[in-house]
Amino acid sequence: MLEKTYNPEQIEQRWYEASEAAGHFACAPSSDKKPYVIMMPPPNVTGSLHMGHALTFTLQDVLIRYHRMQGYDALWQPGMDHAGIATQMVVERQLAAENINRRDLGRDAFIEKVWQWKAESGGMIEHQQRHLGVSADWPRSRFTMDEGLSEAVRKVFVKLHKDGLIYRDKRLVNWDPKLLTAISDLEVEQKDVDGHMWSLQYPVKDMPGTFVTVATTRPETMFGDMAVAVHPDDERYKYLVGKMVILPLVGREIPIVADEYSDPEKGTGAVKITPAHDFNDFEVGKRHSLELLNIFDETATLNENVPEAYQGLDRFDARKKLLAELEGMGVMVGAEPNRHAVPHGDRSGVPVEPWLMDQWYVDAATLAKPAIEAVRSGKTEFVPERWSKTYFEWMENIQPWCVSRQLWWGHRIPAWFGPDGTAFVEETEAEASAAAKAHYGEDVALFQDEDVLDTWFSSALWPFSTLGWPQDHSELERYYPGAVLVTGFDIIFFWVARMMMMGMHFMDNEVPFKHVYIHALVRDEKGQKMSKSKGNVLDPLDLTAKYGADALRFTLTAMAAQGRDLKLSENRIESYRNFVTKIWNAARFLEMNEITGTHTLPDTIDAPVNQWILHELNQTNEAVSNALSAYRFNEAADKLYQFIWNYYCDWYLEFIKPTLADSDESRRTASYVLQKALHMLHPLMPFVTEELNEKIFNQSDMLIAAPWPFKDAAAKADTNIDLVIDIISEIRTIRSEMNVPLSAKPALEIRGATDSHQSVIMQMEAAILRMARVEAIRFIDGDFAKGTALTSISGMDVGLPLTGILDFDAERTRLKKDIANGEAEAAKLSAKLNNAGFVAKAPEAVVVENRRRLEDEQTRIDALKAALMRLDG
RNA sequence: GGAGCGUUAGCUCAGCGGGAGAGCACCUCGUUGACAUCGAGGGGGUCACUAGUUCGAUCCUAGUACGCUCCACCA
Repeated sequence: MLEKTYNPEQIEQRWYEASEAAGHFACAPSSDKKPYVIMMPPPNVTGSLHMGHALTFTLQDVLIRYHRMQGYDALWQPGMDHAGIATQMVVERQLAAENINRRDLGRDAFIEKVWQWKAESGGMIEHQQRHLGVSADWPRSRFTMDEGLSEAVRKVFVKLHKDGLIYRDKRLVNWDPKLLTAISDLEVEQKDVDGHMWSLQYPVKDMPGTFVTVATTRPETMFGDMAVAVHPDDERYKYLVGKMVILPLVGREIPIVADEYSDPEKGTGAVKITPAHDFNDFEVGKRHSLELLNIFDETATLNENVPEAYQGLDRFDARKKLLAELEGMGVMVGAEPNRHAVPHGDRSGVPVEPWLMDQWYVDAATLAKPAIEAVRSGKTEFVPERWSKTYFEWMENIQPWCVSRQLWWGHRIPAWFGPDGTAFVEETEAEASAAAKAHYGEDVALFQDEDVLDTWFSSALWPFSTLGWPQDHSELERYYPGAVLVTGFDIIFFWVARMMMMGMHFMDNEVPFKHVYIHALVRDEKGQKMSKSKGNVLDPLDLTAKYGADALRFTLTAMAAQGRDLKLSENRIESYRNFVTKIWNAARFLEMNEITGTHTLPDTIDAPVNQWILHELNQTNEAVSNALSAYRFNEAADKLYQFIWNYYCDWYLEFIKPTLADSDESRRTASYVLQKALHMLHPLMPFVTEELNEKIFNQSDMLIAAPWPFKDAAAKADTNIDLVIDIISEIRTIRSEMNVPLSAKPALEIRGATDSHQSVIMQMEAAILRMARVEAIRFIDGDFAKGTALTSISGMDVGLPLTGILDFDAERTRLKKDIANGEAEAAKLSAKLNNAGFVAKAPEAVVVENRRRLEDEQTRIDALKAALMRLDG
């Protein structure tokens, strides 16, 4: 016997282990099935499962399980990302607790520590994914720092370098003075901060009493000023162009230059130019051949290029000191409070400094071209489609991708420098040495580039590096490209775009995936993005412990409507937990009636009620399949919910209860339908479905491997069961509104039933008696007795004789309300039908449908009016 | 500054050219063996506003208001 309520805990674990042990998560490369591939976005090795993960993995698991059942060779490729900065920070923090600095440790020893950490506590997330039911092919799991994947990284880097698509360049980078590394544009986050706009007055040389006033939010960069720019057309300054100003405190003479970068509308129209510390100024500097004066060291502390009193000061301390001094000198002539955006490192949270350095760059603009074309031509489609626009906008304006990072944890850049700084980019040191020998004509000592690659560089190769490239191409042939990439929009630039670029370039112009399904972000109940720093993170594992993994999965699926972020509410999870309980109890019902074991349908189905539920089953099957094929997850969930709760439990099981003991057909149909419902439910709720499939239906074959679609059953569309539902509902309403006590069991009188109506009513007699709580059904010709509550259903007059019970006033009110509703509806319909344009131009079917509705409505109104008159007469 | 999204029942959200929906909450009734994590019934919405297209608009177009997001940037 099943327990009274479903208890997920042990059951989930048991089924997860059983399905994995049976090999159902594994792909089948040698089968003749069609492959269906999803590349799992590899979570950070430092990561733990958050709600966004729970959503994305649930949706992917639904797709994988669904396609597996559809007979595909499903490959869900799992793995983990080495997450350069994040992981290095974790390990550094641990070392800091022991008062160890990574520099004291040395590079090799530090990396050793990281690997150690990874072995011990990395990858907790896989453990958590399993709790959620993730059915990935775990033995295939890859780590982006694995030897095979590292080889792919080296190969790609070298090849791109040879193609001229990776190059070394000296330009301004976003420097993170806390993490001490360059970061890419994407890792920079603009944050509004309250600051000031300070105005500084620079004296013009040889023109006593003449000043140029510039405005800045960063006065300390003054030390690096190399010019003042004014607009060439700005009449106010024309006479000053070519003159020099004297930089206060420093004494350096810098030119006033004419440059269109200067906006006459802004501030005073004169702008200070700090070429070494501002991206715009850098460009101005290039145009005017200005020198670049770097005033910071790597920690954004002022260096020897500033007056001695400021050397060694942190940038913010320097600002304070400088402002005081400038104010005293009368140089600072204005200070307006000003809220403005300041670029911050997304990991470190500190303002980044534009800093001039040598770094490695990927020529993203060139790689982007085929990647753009692939989406434009539809080889890869975004779902929802509008995200392709986001993709295009970014790709068409893409900047060189700075891929070198001054970190230790990551793929070391395969570049070796000779004594004169010449770079030799090769996959191995031996090859580099050989190239160097050819270059210099003799053996020379080389030293390898100290830097590592941006984490996303290896992630970009994920769709083919995990399939054996570059060593082995056999899996690539079978499993590349993937069917769909499932991810959030926040990762389109970081990852999707780069996989597209690398995939197109290295896989013979073949896209890495056919579809990109962009799901919503999970937000907290206030609609805020969940993040550790905000402390509003909900732990999915707490929720699975509380409500069960099936309930959480179903909730996320049901909430995953396209195009809108989802605010997770525990209420909703609770209601879907109740749904699990409902399914459980439906199964218990079968069990109590000894309808267990395997059941096939009889060859012919005679009872309308069985034909009806089979028809609804088919409709649901079709709707769910269509919904999942179109990534309309919420629709699939809704249809299943509705079918099982409203159709199967609320109506069907109640219908068959009275005759169940005697009807083999109903017993077999009830069993068959629930079993098939479990099939359809399985991708969303893998655990409770397996449990019931085994316990109730004695199936030794697991649902995870069961075929779907199943054979079309003996369904029938026009069973008139809807009529029976209407009768029962109407009678229930009357009873409720008339306060008919439960103990009262009047007869049910029906006038004007057609033969086919009469037939289905008689076949459903036992159910109607029970569900409407009536003692008999009588088909009559004459008048209803006085004191009969009346209604009209599908052209029949349906009466409930309530002599002695009926409250005439209440009945009058009820009828009047019903008539009023009917008349309002009829008025709308006739207005529509009296509109010549409607009749002429609307589709025939719509016109016919409206006519039919009007007729029905009028029949009903007439019947109700007659009932009202009889009441008064 | 550029782009996008949202505004539907008290709350959270589906739907989206032809009869306004769900879950939760609310009101009434109910414990006859699947289920009170439940059953039956009910109340509740000029689908933000304004114009347009259309025979017909919650749905399409344009604009307005409010809210939000992303990108770029304000010396």
